[in-house]
Order: sequence, then C-alpha cells, then structure tokens
Amino acid sequence: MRFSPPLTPATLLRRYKRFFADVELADGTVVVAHCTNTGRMTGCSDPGSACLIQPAPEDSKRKLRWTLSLVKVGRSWVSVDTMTPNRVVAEALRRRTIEALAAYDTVKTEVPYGPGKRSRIDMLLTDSAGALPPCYVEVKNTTLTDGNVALFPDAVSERATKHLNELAAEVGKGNRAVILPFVARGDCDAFDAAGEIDPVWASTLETALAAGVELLPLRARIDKRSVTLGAVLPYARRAGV
DNA sequence: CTGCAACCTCGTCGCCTCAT
DNA sequence: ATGAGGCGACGAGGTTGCAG
Repeated sequence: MRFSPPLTPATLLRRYKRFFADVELADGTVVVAHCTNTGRMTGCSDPGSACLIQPAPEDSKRKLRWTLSLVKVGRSWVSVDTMTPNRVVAEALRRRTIEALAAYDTVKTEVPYGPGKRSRIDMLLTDSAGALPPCYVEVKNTTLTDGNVALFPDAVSERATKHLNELAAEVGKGNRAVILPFVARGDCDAFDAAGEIDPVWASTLETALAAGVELLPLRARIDKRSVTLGAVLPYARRAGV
C-alpha cells in the first residue's frame, strides 16, 4: 500500500483522549492529528518521537485534516493507523501474495457473522469454484514488543477474546478461520500472545489453535512511502510468561 | 462520603437504507 | 443509478449513579 497523498514529517508532542495527537510540523506549527488507534500504544507514543502524518483529501468533510500514520521507535517506523493493516492485508489477499491463503480468489471485507451476525469479520475469503470452505480472517494490529517478539494484545480486550471464540465456532462449522496479527514494525522476528497483559486472550488463543484456528503472524515492511507485507513470523512462546 | 460498575463519549470508516 | 444520511465498530478515560 502506497501512501497517497504522501506523508508529511512531524514531531509527536502528546497523544491524548484516544483520538487526538498534538504534532509539530517542520515549520513549527502545531496541529491536532487524528489518531485512529484507540489502543494503549505502549512504547510508540512517546513525546518527542519523529512521526509521519497524512493529510485528508481536499474535499474531505473531516474535522481533523491530519491523521497520525507512522511513529519512529528506535530505528523502526511503527504503523499506528488501524486502517492500514486491513488495507494492506486486503490488497495482498486480492493479489494472492499471501501463500497460505493464495487459493482464494474472492475477498469481501467487514462481513457480518457470528451469533445474530452482530460481529464483523475483517475478511471473508471464498473461491469461486466452490472447492474450498469459506475462510474467515481476523486482522489484529500489533505494535507492542518484548525485545524482538511482537505481542498482542496491548490491553485487556474482551472483544478480541470474543473474536477468537467466534473463529473457533466457524472451524466447528467446517469453515476455515485465521487469526492474522499484523506486526506493524520491522524489528520483530517472532510473535507471542501477551499473556502478562491479557491471560484470558492468551489461553483462548491456545484453545482456538487446538480447535483448528490458524495463526498467521505477518511482519510489515514499512518505509516513508509505503507499507507492504513481509515475512511470516513464527509463534514463539516465551518462557515464564 | 467512598468505592465500584455501568454507561457515555470521542472521529473516522464503511456498510446499509432511503430518497431523489 | 446515484447520493445523502444513519448507524455500528473501534477502546479506554471520564462521568454518572448506585450501594454500602
């Protein structure tokens, strides 16, 4: 996914009230940028960090012209825009560049499912020949790390646990289900559940995997111009967590 | 008065429905 | 057929309201 319009360099001053971030442009102007990531953003919202923000299109009716897109952590850019993972993954699925899911030729996003269809799956994959069972894909933006291990979630999330149970239920119906942590930074080489933050999610992940849900952590390749998908990361259970 | 739980809220996206 | 408007999802801090 190429950033269009291109990103503008800025400095993160503070992030507050979940949706807002004060950032300083190169000319010293301070503007409020919209922060689509309502999570905790531990370790990637430090004041003074270099960041990149994206302007809304000219004809947009948005109240906030800017969106916080990337934050520099160490030497890596971290993607903090929660819209990005779904766009990048959907693009890769349509181009059939994710090997494990390349057999599917149709991608639908935000499809209602689950009990009473009150949940929405990020992507529903089907093959037009009808030879494969439908595949339910839930994308999780992952920005937290422990050393070189990417962790999810960064806060207790009942909803994320519910998603795992719903994926397992789809497997029970004979469908395929994939939990896809989108590791939104380049400095990780493995994935693990953040059991120290949300032990319920971590144990539910184990149950879901045992039930046949597939785990597919994918590392993003991020630079100032684009975000694309890189390597599949191994599931590395850390000792003592 | 204190402590806790439940509810509300924020801005954006994208789907859905309804009107033209 | 196209556009406008409404609504749910997202997640945690802030607020409200209740029980003790």
